[in-house]
Amino acid sequence: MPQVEDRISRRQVDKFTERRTQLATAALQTLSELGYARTSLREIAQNSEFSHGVLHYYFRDKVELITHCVRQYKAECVKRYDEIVADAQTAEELRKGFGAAMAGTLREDASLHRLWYDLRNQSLFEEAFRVDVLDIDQSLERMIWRIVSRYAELLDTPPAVGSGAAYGLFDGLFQQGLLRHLSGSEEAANELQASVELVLGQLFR
Amino acid sequence: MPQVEDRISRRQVDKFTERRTQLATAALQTLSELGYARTSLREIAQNSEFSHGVLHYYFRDKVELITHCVRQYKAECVKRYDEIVADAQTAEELRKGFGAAMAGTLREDASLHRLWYDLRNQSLFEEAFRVDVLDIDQSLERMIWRIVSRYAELLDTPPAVGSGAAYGLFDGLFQQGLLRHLSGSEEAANELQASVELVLGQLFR
DNA sequence: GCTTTCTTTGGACAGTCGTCAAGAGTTTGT
DNA sequence: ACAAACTCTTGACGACTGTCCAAAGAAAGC
Repeated sequence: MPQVEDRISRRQVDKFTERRTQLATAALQTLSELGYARTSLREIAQNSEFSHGVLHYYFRDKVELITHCVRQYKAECVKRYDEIVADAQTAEELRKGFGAAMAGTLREDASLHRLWYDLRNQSLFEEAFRVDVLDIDQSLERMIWRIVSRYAELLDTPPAVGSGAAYGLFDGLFQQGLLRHLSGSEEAANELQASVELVLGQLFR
Repeated sequence: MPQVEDRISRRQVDKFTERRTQLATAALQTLSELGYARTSLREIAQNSEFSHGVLHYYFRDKVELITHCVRQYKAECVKRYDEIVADAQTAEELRKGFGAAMAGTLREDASLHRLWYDLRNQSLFEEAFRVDVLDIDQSLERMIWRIVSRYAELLDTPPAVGSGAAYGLFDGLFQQGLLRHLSGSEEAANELQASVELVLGQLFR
């Protein structure tokens, strides 16, 4: 039996690669339902159409599987967010669009978002996830900064805060909204939308 | 052998209650080092001076132990923050004091803070923690709001955002600082201090 | 002193975990 | 068609988990 590394190093678009992403998708599904602490490889396999043994055929160990999941998650995530920005013509349009997008993804993808926060936190304890998590986090920060600086451009005013702080602010608002939303608050998404629009404006006064 | 409930219902300041907090302290120590997912009862007992069996003499099960930890953590946490506010005489003094306090606790209690975020996230997956976590979260929100409204008073200007949004904003800034700090950034605390002071001011323009 | 209660220990339990390997099943190359 | 390579299942392993319990030890009441 060849090593995992050999299998990976064949041409990229491959039956092997496809199955990896297929298993990673099942893993993401399970993780977002149960959270990192309660997700086992057997549980992941049960949510796929394969048996638990196959996971070690496609991934060296649990860490590699989860790391791969995180990377795959990133792709979906950034794509999701990036569709939001480009079409705004006026500052007001961008501001409303941003608020609506945050509220929308809060409503639709709450489970995925709580998984992201879970994994980001695991990286504070488990060194193995650190690099990938920081990579995603930075891509999110850049995404927020693209919005803020585009808004500044449309408004012809420089923003009051830098990239890191802006990301922290909106991420904080979102996380608080997520907590409320998952605790059953019906108004969480609407309140988030209002806060986001208000704060974005407030950064330019 | 009497039930745990009976033992609890004796007079509060007790050998029994003392030992509970003693064990809970050891648990907090272990949790903040390893995180929720990797902390076992045996590990907790090993970081105390007792054997693992004694944990079920003082706590019904793992959930009750951790819940008790969270509550105990809350007491320390709010007390820590509340000492900050009261002595500020001018708006400027309060603003600087707030920023310095955030930066200070980021440097000194980073492990405890990452544990808090870990547990808050667990509550999004495990119903059992939900109530206690929300309780702490609300007490933190009130604590932030005390600062903001005191600042508003000293400045004689109403704040631009409400209680929930204010908490989300500063919590987001702090969490981002924590991520950077634990990733080895030397400047994280200073940058947090600057952002906090800047944003607090920005809420009143 | 002795007896009764409270406290603590350490081992046993049933279950789950990640990992591995033998072999069956499938596809591919010739 | 046969052989080689790849894919997948199944069951096993040692380690670890939360929980429970019998018994040893300590403290308190008399």
